[in-house]
Amino acid sequence: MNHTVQRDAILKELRMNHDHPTADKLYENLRKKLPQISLGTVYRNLEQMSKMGTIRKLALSGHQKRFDGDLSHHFHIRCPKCDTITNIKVDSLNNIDNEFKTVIKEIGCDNYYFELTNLCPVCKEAAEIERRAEMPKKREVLSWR
Amino acid sequence: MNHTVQRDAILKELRMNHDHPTADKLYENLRKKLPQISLGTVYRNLEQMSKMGTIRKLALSGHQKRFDGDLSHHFHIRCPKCDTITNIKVDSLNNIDNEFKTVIKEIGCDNYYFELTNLCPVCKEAAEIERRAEMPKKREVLSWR
DNA sequence: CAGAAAATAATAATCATTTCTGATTGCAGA
DNA sequence: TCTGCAATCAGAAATGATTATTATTTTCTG
Repeated sequence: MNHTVQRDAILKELRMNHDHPTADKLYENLRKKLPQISLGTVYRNLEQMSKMGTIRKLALSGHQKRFDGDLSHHFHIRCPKCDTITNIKVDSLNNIDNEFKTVIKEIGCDNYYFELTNLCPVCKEAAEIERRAEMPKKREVLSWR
Repeated sequence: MNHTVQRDAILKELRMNHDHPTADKLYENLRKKLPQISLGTVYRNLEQMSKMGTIRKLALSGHQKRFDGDLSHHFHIRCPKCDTITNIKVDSLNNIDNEFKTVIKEIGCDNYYFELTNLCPVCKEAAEIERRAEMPKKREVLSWR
């Protein structure tokens, strides 16, 4: 695996902030520094690095793959609406994680994977606003009757 | 939600066997009975029914979505190579499942999902054959020296 | 049975990702 | 430092899954 400017930039960008970007979000950001970088290069290197274990590929449910430069032990929570992924560290999840390790050893299974989902604050707020916006119609009908 | 021939057929097909088909696999099978059914109809109805809770949608990013007509309590094991999904019933997974329920209540989180992954017999066999096919080359070099 | 609403088939469009191609770059050895 | 070749690149095209559009047909309700 040769050393390249592009790969360095991708890894650096990924490690900079812990927002689990998609390939094209990463591409968008990288173009500010390397305007000629191509999306294919971003995809190829992300794939390569996750195969090497340099980064993590998160194949969570949702439409786009996401990548994580943080290899430390932590868990993820995903917003089912906008697919934003945030880190969480909860002790009880560690317990569950360990139980999974025991179970897969018991039943002779390669691996396991789990995810938590929860509306993120932004989507929760948006849902609330939409809910309120629907109220007047109903009131109108009621008062007219 | 009106009653239609197509939706009935999709649901029936989905409940017939527990192989968690993709939309296009389902489409392929359905065309034997309803040759004029369209793929869009299959997708639309699967989406609709999973929204209603009539069926379950199993989604991981980067893969094809899969659908499950069996709403009974069971867990899934996925082949990381071909994405085949099989049901499993293991007691220790029930424990883990219950712990998840406790945790999400504790941290005020909507939902969770987990699955195990393991090479299916077909892919395991294929990997074994490939491994063997690579052997002769090495042997040749060794015997020539 | 009529008229409105919902659903359909067929097709086009979109979105994420992969593949292809010819040019460029990184690196091991002279 | 130069040379050659494999690795990598940019840019574009291709692919595969899914969603949107549209004109037509079906289902439901009264």
